[in-house]
Amino acid sequence: MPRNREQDVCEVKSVDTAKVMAVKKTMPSDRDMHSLSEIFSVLADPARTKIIYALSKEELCVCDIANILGNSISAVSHQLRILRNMRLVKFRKEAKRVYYSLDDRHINRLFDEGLKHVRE
Amino acid sequence: MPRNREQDVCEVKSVDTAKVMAVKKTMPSDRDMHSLSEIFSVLADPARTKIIYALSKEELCVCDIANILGNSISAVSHQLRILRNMRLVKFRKEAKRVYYSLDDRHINRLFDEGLKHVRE
DNA sequence: TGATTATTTGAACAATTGTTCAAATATAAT
DNA sequence: ATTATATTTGAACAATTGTTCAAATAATCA
Repeated sequence: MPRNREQDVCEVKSVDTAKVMAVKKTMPSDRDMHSLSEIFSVLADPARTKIIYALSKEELCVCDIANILGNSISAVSHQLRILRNMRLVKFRKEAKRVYYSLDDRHINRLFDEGLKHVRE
Repeated sequence: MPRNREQDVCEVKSVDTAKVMAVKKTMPSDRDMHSLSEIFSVLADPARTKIIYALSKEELCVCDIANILGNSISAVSHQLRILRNMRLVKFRKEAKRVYYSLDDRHINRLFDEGLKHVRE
């Protein structure tokens, strides 16, 4: 016998169509949602949250960051590249060293808001 | 010839010991940092941010959520389990259906703060 | 120039994540 | 009891992620 295939995706039938449409209407765009979770992904790793925290206090060179985290230089450098690509940190070269600092005031607000959450 | 192994980890030498120690001193605990990135991990997936958003508007059953996201019931149920385990959503059974709602006012603040960030 | 130090990069690898599919519960209706 | 519907679960799998190691730049110094 024929099965009901009238629904949009995966044959999922909605129970309360009014609710579903209301929520769909105000749902932020896929593009925004993707950017949003991309930002959260950056903070979804302890090494990176520590880097963000450290740089919120001080401008630091790579080896000092590595020292603070207790991680290898290479690991830290890879993480810094991610933060650079997301424009969350900026850097300046001084002689052989590269000094990093926060390039985004928002990320700090997110970090603090998250920490508040965790601490209660 | 002997190499300098006096530093704590990975032979990383710190450049500015004062800075390093100052930052280390105020760095939140590993435990807090781990919890923090765990929370951000939850929001690091578009499917979950959409669920959080949807539930911030309405209490919804699983199939309505699936409908809103355009995902399969099973995929949504797996994601809901993650949110349940993190105590971010609660649910009640009504007949055959399971209705989910937000169980955490903080997560909404994080979501909004993130969206603000993304939108400028 | 060659040697040393600071950082970046690429490849390889293990670990984690998210989806799919099929099977298992759970509840209600016939 | 049998059937149908709603949801959960487990196993398998592909995709992504983070680390390590070694090699490549880049900048300074002898």
